[in-house]
Amino acid sequence: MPELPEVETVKNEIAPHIIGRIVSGVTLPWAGIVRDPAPEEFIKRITGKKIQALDRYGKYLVFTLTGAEFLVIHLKMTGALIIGNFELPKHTRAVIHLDNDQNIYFRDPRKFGVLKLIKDPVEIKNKLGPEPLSDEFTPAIFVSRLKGHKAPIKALLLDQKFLAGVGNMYADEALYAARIHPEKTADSLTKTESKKLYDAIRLVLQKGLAAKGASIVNYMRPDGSAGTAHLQFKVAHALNKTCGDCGGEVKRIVVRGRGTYYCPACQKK
DNA sequence: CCCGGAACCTGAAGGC
DNA sequence: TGCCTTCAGGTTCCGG
Repeated sequence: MPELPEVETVKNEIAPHIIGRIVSGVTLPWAGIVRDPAPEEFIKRITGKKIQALDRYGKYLVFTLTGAEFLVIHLKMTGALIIGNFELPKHTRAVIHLDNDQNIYFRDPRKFGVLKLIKDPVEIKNKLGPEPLSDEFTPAIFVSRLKGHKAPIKALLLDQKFLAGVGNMYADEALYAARIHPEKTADSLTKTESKKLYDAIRLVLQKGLAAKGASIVNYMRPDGSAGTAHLQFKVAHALNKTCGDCGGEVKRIVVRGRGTYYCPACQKK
């Protein structure tokens, strides 16, 4: 599932192919992927526009187009962007054609993904907490933001308003690396635990990024290749595997409706 | 405000 | 082998 490292990889790897290009047209094999405005207007408003910049906010990609149009893409769970020129990949929901004979194919088997136009990136930024890899996100800020939250720490890590870009896989990995039980309430963490978690979050995201993302379900890089981050995962999706540190069994529980993998021996309540 | 649950989807996996 | 059911999960929305 695309989370910060996956979306950042997509951004980095499609940017060289698309920055400065002009959108020559749009094909919508499944128009439902366009949420706003209506598909015909969507196509009209981006065709002929130049792509000036590509940014990532949390798990959102935002394309800055001429004419003060901003194209937003969210891959949700099974979305992938492929760059190239070939027959429609299976489950292609949208194709953005460029003036250099390259196309951006938006594949998304489960149709959860989103394409939309907005007038100001603030609409996205306002929905999100700090970027975990930014300089502004300091240990002190993290510690202070944890205060007063009675929710399980796992749930808080998934809250995009609390922290942008962390999803189910990296939340489990960070909690394991910090040796914190996912059901501990956020405000019960000691300062030492909070600091450990802060370091763990940044570390697992950086490792994920270095490995070009985790290809567990449908994620792939824009050239169609797989990321390798999942090969380093210790607990995420590792049901019935053993913990590399204690040899115990990795367990799956449900925390606030989300499947959660952890090592009961290493992550005590 | 906080929380739980449903909805959106379909491929994969499990049960019988 | 194959049909049927269940599940996964990011985000939004609705209700308590």
